[in-house]
Amino acid sequence: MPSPGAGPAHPPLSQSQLAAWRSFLRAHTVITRALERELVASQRLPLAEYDVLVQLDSAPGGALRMSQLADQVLLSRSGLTRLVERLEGAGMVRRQVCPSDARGSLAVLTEAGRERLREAAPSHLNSVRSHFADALTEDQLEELHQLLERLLEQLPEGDPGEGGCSAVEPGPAEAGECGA
Amino acid sequence: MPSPGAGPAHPPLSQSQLAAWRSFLRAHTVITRALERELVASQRLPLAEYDVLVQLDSAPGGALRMSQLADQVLLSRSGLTRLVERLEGAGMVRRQVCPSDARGSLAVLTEAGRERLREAAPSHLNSVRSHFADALTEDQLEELHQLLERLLEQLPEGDPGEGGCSAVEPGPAEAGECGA
DNA sequence: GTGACATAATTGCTTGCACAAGCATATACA
DNA sequence: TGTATATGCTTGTGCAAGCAATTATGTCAC
Repeated sequence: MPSPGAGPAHPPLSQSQLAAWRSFLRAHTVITRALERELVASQRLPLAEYDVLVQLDSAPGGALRMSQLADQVLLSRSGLTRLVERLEGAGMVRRQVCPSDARGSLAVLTEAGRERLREAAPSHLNSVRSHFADALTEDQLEELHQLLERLLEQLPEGDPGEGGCSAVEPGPAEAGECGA
Repeated sequence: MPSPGAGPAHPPLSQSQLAAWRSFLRAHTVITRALERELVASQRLPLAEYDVLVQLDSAPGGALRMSQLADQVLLSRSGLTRLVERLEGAGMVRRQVCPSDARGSLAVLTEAGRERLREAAPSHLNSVRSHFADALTEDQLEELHQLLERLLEQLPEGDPGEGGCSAVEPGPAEAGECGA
């Protein structure tokens, strides 16, 4: 793809484009902040950590390679290393050498980690509902989902190296009793 | 509102709710990263700084009170202080005491800042198009906008004190020649 | 088997943000 | 006028994240 900086054509964005873009940014920031604030306040658990627990919980055996986990939580590898260190220090995760490739590490959810997730999930899910899901009907959510998927599909390229923000997602619908 | 942590009802989120929520997070992260990467690569300008320039450019007189600016760019007050310091060091902004209230500061866009914005805007707008706007039709953008506005409307409360993420938005459609 | 290169994760360093405390000014009220 | 309180911004501090460099392991060619 040509350098995005130098494209010859740059008509201003249309009103719809601009408005949609702005509300997209604002909605994400506002909602995300609220969820973070509420989860930390009620559970002492940052969203990024919650997200890691969820991903591990929904992985087979509660274990995931570091790289794969980093991709799933949209964090850089180094960022994930530190995050998992914290979780390890708190007893929620342990690390073990990958049996099939000694270069790799497995992050494994401990029983304590699973328990922590179970405790925290209801709070977080309530937050997601109250700041996000409850504002829209099922049909509207479906519509939103499809629009967003369309955005994701057309991305010029899957990011290479480091992913990076952080996120937070409840488990895969029916995984542990707390994805629910 | 009752503590979100303790809500008595916590049915799991529905598939639609979950799917929409996940794609929302992922889309934001992926798109935002791409824009940041491209703007820094092509213009040496982080999105947060670009956003401040845009907000100032579209304000009357190119000036804004610090607090108001912080609210607009969704940054904490202290965060904005530091950001404006950086811009000031780079000559893109200057500060002056607010004439009507000596406690306040005005951040004022300099000619150099305006020029910098003019240079950077085409690149950024191209990025917004290629990673966001071009994926959807005008109708779809309109639809997306309305769904997101609905989310924003129903927020339990406008955040009090410190806002905080960062964002990036092109100017108000018809402001300077670079909002366009 | 040995050497060149790829890949996984970690470590050092830098940057940017938020929270809390502090300083200066403004406002209310006696 | 003088004192108490609120407001606007900045500074001190700590933390989390990314990039670049490093270490350890795996893979392939020969």
